[in-house]
Amino acid sequence: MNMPPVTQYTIDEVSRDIGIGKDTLRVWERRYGFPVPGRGPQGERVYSRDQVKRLRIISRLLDRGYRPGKVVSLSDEQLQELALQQQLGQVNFDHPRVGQLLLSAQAGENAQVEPQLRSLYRELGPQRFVTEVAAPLLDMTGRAWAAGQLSIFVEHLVTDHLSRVLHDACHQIQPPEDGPRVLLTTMPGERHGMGLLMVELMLREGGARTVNLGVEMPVDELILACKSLQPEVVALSFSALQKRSLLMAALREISSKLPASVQILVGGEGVSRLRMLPGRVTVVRQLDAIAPVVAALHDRVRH
Amino acid sequence: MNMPPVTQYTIDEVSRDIGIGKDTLRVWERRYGFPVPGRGPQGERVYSRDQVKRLRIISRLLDRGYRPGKVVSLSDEQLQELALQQQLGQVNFDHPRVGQLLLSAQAGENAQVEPQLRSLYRELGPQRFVTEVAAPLLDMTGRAWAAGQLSIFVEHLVTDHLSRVLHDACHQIQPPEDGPRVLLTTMPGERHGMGLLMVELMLREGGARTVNLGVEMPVDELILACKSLQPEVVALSFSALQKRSLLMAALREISSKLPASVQILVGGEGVSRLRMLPGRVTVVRQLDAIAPVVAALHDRVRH
DNA sequence: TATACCAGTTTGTCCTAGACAAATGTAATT
DNA sequence: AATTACATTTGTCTAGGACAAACTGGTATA
Repeated sequence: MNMPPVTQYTIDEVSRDIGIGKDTLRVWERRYGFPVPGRGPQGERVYSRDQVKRLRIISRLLDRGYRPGKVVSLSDEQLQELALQQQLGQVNFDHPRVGQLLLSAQAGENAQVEPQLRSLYRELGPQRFVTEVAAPLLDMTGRAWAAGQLSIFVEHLVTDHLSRVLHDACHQIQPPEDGPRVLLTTMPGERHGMGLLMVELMLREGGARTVNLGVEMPVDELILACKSLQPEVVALSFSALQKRSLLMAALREISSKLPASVQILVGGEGVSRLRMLPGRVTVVRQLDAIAPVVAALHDRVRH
Repeated sequence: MNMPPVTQYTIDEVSRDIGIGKDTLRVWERRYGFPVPGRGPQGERVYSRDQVKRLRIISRLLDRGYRPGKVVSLSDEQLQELALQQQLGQVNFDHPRVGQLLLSAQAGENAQVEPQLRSLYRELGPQRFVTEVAAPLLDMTGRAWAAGQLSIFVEHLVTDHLSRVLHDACHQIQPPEDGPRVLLTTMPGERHGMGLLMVELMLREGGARTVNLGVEMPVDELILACKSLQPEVVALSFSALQKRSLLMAALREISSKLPASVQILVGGEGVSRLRMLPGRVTVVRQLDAIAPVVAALHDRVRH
């Protein structure tokens, strides 16, 4: 018979891979009739490869603003069509060479990617590199992956190359002794650190002395870090999938525990619709909106 | 009364912060009588700051090999005593300058760390840098953190600096055209990528053409990556806390799906006690055991 | 001395089905 | 066009039971 090993997934694996809670998977099954997994010998859910694929598509559609009730119970054809629609809106090559880059990464020409990125950086400088190359590249990578056009490993590779180039670029800029000190990090649960790197680069170029603490810093530890490093600003990045209430709670907690002199900067896709924030929280909705903020900081420190 | 804001935590926050599953927290409460949280208006568990602190201590002790039944229900005093014991055994500075490094990171002299690392690298070369600086530094950082002597943010910073230095070092080595191709990655759930970097550096020095896919690569994607990049070797890293059964299952699956010509290399603390592996899986228990493996590879490719 | 095997215990994760608040959508009103 | 009020959707929590995998410790074998 030579059965191909029908690879199967436990609820835990699916939940981690797709980024949807176990409870949510179970309640979708109850409510929308998908995904209904097979069962193992002790009654545990056993998901098929196809179900996982479908879940991945759904997850991306949710990121795009669709609601579970509308998409989870769709037929395969309807879902495909939706996914295709998303694909179409995506052939938007802000910078022609960014598209090229992605294509060559996809073709397995891995060694080409990083040199190309570096040459783009030299050509455009920090500001334009971030807004015209790094951000669109990330965006395109995400979309292409969601549409199933890109394998995960290519996404990993591209992300990795990009983060390395950004890292290096940051380090080549020597901020002035009197620049404002900025701490960068994300809250627990937010594992995307690329936004931080892009922001860090722009801040450095603006003369800030940045310290990137990496992702998922517990609030208490952030407070400790502030005590130790005495920054003028703390910058936080939130991606789209953060819950607003948790976000607000975290911001309030931080705000209440940080010395009053420390300003808080929040950015990322997750903050686009925030209102009613504590006074010293500044929201940065667009990457290029950082420049004026940095300038203001600089002034404030000088005087 | 000027109440200090009695910060309280939901089960979700606690679970993420400490890294213990929600189900586990609930079952500990049932079995060991700790942590018994307060309840919110709808009966949800509400954990106090002290409980979270205690959980953090417990979590460290578990990492050290203690079992929940022994430590979760201890009295505060007994727990403190245990924690103290752990602290004492740990002042073990393998390389004098490594200890120095950690101390200066702790003192907030963040800017010093990376230059020092780079100078150590220049002095020692790849092999010795990895075994005498990188590995001990990581180990010490982990221990110091477990003992509560090091804030998380310092650990993040040190890790970040180290990974950057390793990254750069890798990239400065140009492997020969005929070197064996090696793919490096970890399985889903394994988020520690530092081991990969150390291995990558040593492999590069040994003349291998490495491609680091980063962490948490689903098995299917690894197969795809192999089809696309055609490596002679796939190297996987496992840290201590991986479940053995999952590990074996993953290895078997990979082994069954990869072309027979591809060799599999596994390493990391998680593999120390493995036996009964598929034939082409080679276990590397020590970092310095890689060199001979690389040499063998090289020969194999040449002939 | 080391290793293999066996029974007993510990431990993490999964199960079901119900509940409810926060988020979102829709309609009516200013 | 912006508020307000009401209805629906949606994620996460709860309870206690169940069970396999992992570990412990003892015994027998190479």
